[in-house]
Amino acid sequence: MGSGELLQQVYDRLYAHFGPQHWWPAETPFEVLVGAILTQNANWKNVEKAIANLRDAGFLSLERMAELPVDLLAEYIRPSGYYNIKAGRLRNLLDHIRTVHGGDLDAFLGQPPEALREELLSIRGIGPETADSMLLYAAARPVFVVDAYTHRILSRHEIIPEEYGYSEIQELFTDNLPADTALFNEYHALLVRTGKEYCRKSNPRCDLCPLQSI
DNA sequence: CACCAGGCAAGTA
DNA sequence: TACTTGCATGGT
Repeated sequence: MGSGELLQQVYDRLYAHFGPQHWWPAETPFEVLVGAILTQNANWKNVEKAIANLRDAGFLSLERMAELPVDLLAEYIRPSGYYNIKAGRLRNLLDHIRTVHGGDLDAFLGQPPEALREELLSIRGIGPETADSMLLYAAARPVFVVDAYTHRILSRHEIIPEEYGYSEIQELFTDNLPADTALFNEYHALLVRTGKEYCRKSNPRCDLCPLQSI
């Protein structure tokens, strides 16, 4: 069987098992950008608390957050962990949008995806996964997001070698699936759901996994 | 108590 | 280039 059919079969099983995931869990593109940084190596429930703090204080917008001192920003996002690092990273993103695009979020996100990805990766604190999450879920570009769950699920099921890195995994998807934003959106969300419920690092539930014997 | 969670950058050899 | 370490909260 070719990789294309295999990846399509994985998707079909996950979708049949879980149904649509309605990602990204955010109300605005700006909230997606913030969440993408806050969720770096963090539990999403903790990120939700951090975002709620920002929303309740009225700082969940580019204009308001830009006027917030970095040490105060850090206090609001404390529950997401690494709060000093992440406050600096949010500030780096805000500074970039303001200095390079005059604070115009739509102009920033509306660029061609190749240019936007390059800009994102040039910002201190935004790596491949964070950049691709922003491209897919904030800019609605057909970019596949690879994360720790993607690597773990595919390697445990022996679909990829354990030593595969980010770009190798990403190419597997982009070379074997149609470049469809809605498909990539749902696929990544389903992999995260699968990782949380069945393919956990400790106490996995492989006996109940919808991908068993694929 | 130990371990984990939707990474990334900086330091070391 | 290829490891290793720091960053930190809240849940299991």
